[in-house]
Amino acid sequence: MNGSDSPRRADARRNREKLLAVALRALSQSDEDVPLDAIAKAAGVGIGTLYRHFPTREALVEAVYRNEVERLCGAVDNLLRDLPPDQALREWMKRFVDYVATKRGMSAALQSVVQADSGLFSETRGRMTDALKKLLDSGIGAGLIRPDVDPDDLLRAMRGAWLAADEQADHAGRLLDLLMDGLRYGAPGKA
Amino acid sequence: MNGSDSPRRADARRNREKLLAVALRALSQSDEDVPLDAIAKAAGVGIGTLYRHFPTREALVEAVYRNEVERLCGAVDNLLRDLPPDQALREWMKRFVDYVATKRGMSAALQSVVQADSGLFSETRGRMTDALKKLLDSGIGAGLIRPDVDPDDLLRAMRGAWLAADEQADHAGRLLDLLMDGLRYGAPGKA
DNA sequence: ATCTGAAGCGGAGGGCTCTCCGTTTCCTTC
DNA sequence: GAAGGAAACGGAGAGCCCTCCGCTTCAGAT
Repeated sequence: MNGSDSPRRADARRNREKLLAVALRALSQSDEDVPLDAIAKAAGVGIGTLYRHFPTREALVEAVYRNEVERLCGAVDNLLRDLPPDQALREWMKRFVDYVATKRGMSAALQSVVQADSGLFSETRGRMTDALKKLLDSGIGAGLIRPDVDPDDLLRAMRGAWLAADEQADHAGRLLDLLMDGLRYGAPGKA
Repeated sequence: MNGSDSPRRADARRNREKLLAVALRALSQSDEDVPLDAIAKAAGVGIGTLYRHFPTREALVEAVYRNEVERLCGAVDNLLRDLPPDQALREWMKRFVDYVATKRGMSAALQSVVQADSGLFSETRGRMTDALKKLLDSGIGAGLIRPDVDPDDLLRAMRGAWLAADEQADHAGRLLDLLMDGLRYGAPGKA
């Protein structure tokens, strides 16, 4: 959103990233409220530093969330470079499910953020569908993916896989395989 | 809602009422967050007592709010007993504006409550329109008020008077007088 | 009147949040 | 490679929230 992702000084940037990494783990693991000084200590910085980077608890949670979305969407280009489009898509969806599993742990923390900034979700969903669209288009161009898939629909389907992942971990993988089969060029029309 | 308005023991009820009265003043006056122990101290009770009656800050704010609505609406019968219906209506509307002025001071505090219990407003609005309806019907029966007034419309109009009261105190009074004139039997139709 | 146990009270204490400012670290400039 | 100033750091400390439990008070029973 703003340039706050990259503070000027190197130590500041390092600290910021360390805090985000630690906060992601802390917020994902426990459903109770994690004390902010615990996060600061785990990141090896003073509490004052945490508060300078993230003035409120919500700011921290939101930053963690945005950061994860960004990493996920930013991985698209690398995946497309290293893998055939269909495998890239498959891998990306897998990462999504993994990611979203951690988001589940954060859901309590996210609650409060949504109230503070209700635009957050629609915004990140835009980023997600953009990423999906890029993957799909690439697959379509290569003749590997059928051309009539709506990124939004696919995102919804992936949310289904996420729900399945909650019940048993390997269900999600199988669901994604199923999804991939349906997406491939030559599969019967979806309507 | 529940019987929590009237605890069994006399001391408990006394404390509860004292807390509500003090909290109303405290929350109305300052827009910053009032420490709960300050309220407890001002009410002459321990902080533990406050927390027993109102387990959270929101519970306290909500109780204050409900209590005021209740007092306002509960005054209707007395007003109708002591005054002619049109004057009762006028007086009641005046009290509404006074009351709502204090509510304005509480608005910051109410913010958080609305999130926790979004049914609160529609519920109290129902109480308000009921009260208004009673006053109107009484006036209509006495031939003092025109029969085609919708309580809901009137409530909205009163909210207008409230806004006016914000800018200058006596504006509200004049607006209410105007409103009363319009409501009287024999005034031209509103459409 | 007295007794009794249940209801209610108070406030110390522990944990968390957030601010504030003296100290440290970085980057730029020369 | 040294100096200077800005940026960032750390953590003590003050304030607030809320829990917990020993003590007090009330109200019905005798």
